[in-house]
Amino acid sequence: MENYLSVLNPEQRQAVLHWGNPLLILAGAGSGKTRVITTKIAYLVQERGVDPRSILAVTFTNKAAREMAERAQVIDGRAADAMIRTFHSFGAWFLRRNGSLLGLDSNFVIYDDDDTVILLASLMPEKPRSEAAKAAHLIARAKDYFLSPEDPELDLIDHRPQFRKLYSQYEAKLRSIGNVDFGDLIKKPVEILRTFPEVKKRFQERFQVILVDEYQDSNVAQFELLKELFTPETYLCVVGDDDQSIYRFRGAEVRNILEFPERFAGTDIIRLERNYRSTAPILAVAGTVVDNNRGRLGKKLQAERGDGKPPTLVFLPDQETEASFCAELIQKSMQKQGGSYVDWAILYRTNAQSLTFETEFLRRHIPYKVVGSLKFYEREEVKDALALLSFMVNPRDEIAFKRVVNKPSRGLGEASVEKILQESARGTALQRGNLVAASQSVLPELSKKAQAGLKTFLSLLEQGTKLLNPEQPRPLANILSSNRLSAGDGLSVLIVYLIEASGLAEYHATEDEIAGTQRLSNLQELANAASLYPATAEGLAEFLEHIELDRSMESGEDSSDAVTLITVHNTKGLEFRKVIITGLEQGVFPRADKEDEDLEEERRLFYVGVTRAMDELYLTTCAMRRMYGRTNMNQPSRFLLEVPLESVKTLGTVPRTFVQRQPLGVASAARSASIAGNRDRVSCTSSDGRWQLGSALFHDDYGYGQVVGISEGPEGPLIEARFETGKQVRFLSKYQSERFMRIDRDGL
DNA sequence: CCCGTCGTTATTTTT
DNA sequence: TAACGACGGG
Repeated sequence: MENYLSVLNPEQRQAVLHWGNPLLILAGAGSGKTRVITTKIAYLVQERGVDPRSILAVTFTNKAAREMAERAQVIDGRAADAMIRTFHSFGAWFLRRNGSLLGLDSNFVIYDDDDTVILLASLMPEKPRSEAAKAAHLIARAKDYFLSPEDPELDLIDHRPQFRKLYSQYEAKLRSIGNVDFGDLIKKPVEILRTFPEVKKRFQERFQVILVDEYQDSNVAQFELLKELFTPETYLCVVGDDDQSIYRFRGAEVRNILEFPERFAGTDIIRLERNYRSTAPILAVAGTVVDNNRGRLGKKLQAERGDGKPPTLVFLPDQETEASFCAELIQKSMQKQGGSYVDWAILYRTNAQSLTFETEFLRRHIPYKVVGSLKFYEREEVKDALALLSFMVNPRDEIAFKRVVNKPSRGLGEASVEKILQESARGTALQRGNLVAASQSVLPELSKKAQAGLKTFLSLLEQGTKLLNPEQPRPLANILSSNRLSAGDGLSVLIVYLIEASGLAEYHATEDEIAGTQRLSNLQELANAASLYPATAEGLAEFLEHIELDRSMESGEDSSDAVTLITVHNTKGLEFRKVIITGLEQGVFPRADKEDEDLEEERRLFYVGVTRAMDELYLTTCAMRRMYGRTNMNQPSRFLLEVPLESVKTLGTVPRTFVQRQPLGVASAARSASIAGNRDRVSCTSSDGRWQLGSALFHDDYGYGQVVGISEGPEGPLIEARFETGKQVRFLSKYQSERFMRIDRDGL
């Protein structure tokens, strides 16, 4: 025991050893949070004699869940029996066992956001699809907030009565199909726990210990779930960082963590404030900026690594220059100091911003990888294959049926499909909703062409089902050995069979000469992923659930040396030696129209970005940016105004407005006051009032330039100026009128 | 049923 | 700007 506890610092150890009252661990970025939580699990099992089966640890990402399970098991193998899952995977597990109490079949398929939109679109056929997408978003939010169609508070999501009605219709439709959406995976378990006290008791007794990771990202429904599982005897421990709450737009409720102590009486709070990742000046930037948020529990990160290279603030004219600046910075740094491309990450607020960097990096042959834009499971061909599989699991799945029944074209028009749907709604109670049964009974009424097509489709499914039965010999070996795709073990046989026999392989291969290859390889990849599952009905259901709940698609840890291009959101939990946060402009980051709570969230996002950096941090801002085909002149991000200038270096042309606006914020006002009596430090205005950072000047030999640094020396203010020629000089302020002429020209 | 053209519309996205 | 969906002609 000593050995694994001895690697912890005092606060970490305190957090691990804590027992009894509810515990809130405020874990700052890079403070060893995962180590604490995994050690705690192992400690509970090993030292407190807690039965691992009575431990429930929930996370938000599968990656985090996997990591937690692995690391806890390394310390104590018995941790393997603890239930370590994502919130949603826990909900799915719960619903498969108890969903029947709400009339839910245990073979439900989980609809993703896309399916949800399609379903809603079918409920509002006269409205454009964008309307359905909006409604889907609102319904998802409603579920995040644990609101049902009849809840009065639903008005807070959308007050229009037609929304309430639509939500209600949507729920009815989902129920009749027998599937659930993501929100249901949390909301329905809560409903079951509330309605059935004996079930609640069972689960309360089972889970003596509940741990929650990234608690700042939890939503109201998840909080309700915790409340239902919690009893005064439960040991509840949540870990999170209120400053890193960045998913409000998805229903995450910061108040869950801010108000945790009030919600759970007697809560103890432990702060992990020692940061092992970043140097002091980087943390100074992060801390000073996030300090401008009002709603926070307060935390001060301590840099265990000590001092380091000051972060650099870079003012650039436009996004192309921004891209080439980044490229050059990386290339020069590697020439000078070595290192590799993987040390570098370029962060931006929106995915669209990656394009300029990609173009520039391609041109210069700088290897890069774009994180998060691929979306494997949203590809058309992948969704098609999954629809076939889903329909086999749940023949009531109307969305899946409509997607593939006539794809590729089998001569089944809209009218024929509509007939089948009508019939399924009518059918006998036993068969109601079953589209296979409805298809069979409607078959004689269809046109010759439609009949033939439908028969083909039905026999495809029938053959597929045979493949799931181990008793049956594997049919149609000829199709499996076709040359396009290759079947491996287990379930991949079924997938390859379905894709080939349905004609989808051919369809996607020939759809587009160039894209066809890619599409086929995506389908192959899907099949490969399935080879780990047995070719049985259970294996199929398991595979589908796994895919719905874990879309990360860890494609073999790209080991190639490349710069990472990534949105700030996607960097959470990651770290890089050198980070460039780009596009720091008003209207871009923070995005326009953000105020109050939304602005605070953008600031937290900035905080997350900054705290990813271990050694070097660069913040770039452009005076001009093309967006949506428009060229905009932007002001530097207000977050840059909040950056402590004394701990950063400045490059490029500082816009006058930037300097003038500097003292506006409360925090920065306090800062300049503290700087005033402090010699040898960079400040915004020289003590004689002659120069400001960004002031324009002219010199007979050097031409036009700008003040980039001001310091106070024994002979008065010392001014540092940079000229258009690239020349940088220092001079004493008292020489102003002689050779360095102050001129009235905008810094741009 | 396929293809071209026009008009619309743009965050962030663990599950 | 660019990408995608809707629509209409061949």
